[in-house]
Amino acid sequence: MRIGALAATAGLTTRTIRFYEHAGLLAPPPRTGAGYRDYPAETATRLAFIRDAQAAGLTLAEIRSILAIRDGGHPPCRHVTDLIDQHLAQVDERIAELTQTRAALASLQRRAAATDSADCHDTDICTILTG
Amino acid sequence: MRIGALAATAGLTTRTIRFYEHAGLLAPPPRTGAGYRDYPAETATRLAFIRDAQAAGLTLAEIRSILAIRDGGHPPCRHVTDLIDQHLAQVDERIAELTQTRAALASLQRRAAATDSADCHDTDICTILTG
DNA sequence: GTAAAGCTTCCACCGCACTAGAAGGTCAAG
DNA sequence: CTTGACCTTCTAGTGCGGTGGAAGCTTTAC
Repeated sequence: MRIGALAATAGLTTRTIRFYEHAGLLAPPPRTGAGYRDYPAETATRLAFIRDAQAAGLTLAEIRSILAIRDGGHPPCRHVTDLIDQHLAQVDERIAELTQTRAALASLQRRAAATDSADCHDTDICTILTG
Repeated sequence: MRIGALAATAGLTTRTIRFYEHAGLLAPPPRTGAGYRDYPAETATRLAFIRDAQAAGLTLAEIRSILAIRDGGHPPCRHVTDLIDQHLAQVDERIAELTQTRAALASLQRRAAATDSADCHDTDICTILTG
């Protein structure tokens, strides 16, 4: 299976697949006589796994670490569980931050509604955002 | 006021202030005989405005656009209001995305708790994340 | 035989907000 | 007079997940 066919199967571009190889997510495959990459069918499974893991919010570096454990012949379940816990905590933190930003923006929105543009002087650039 | 004093006043590094100039947020100030940047006191206000606007989640490009309007002699209130509305919508969208990711991660966490590592075979790399 | 599609490599760039390093000029204090 | 803090410019790198172009092979279809 050449790179174009694999890309079509996985719903990726050939560029992305080469990038994954470069990033250490895919082992360099054997080559045809002409130097074309010649993938085994299992590579599609691997790409599907990468997609699923990305959908869960894992980074490529984390996915690479999971694949490395599996490639080393061990089940990566424990590591995956840790990563999930860790990401869940990060997502919660990020949501809390954004909720704060949201509140600040809503407050600015109210202030904007109450602002007369005649009160906006040069000195503070824009009274809505200042102070 | 030279760049070091301005940086100390604003709580920034000299590098960041030069970067702001390069990014079009600050006009190139006059220079001393030795070629040092020599800022008027109002620049501190401008930097404080940039800080406040950043705290509201605006990007430097957006802040630059606000400053450009003010520098053009107009009150930027209307533009600022639009940007706030726009960002509020973006933040809401982002929170919704993260809430979805959070739910997905929580679901994976439950699945992980129910997974026996003996069931994790090579073929699907990690059953927790697959499917 | 020829044209199009597909493959190869390499280097460079996207956004975002800085940060780091190199190599040098200037100024005040001791 | 020298040390050290402060200033200048320039280039380049950070993290993240790719995307883009150029220049040149190979394969496939007609």
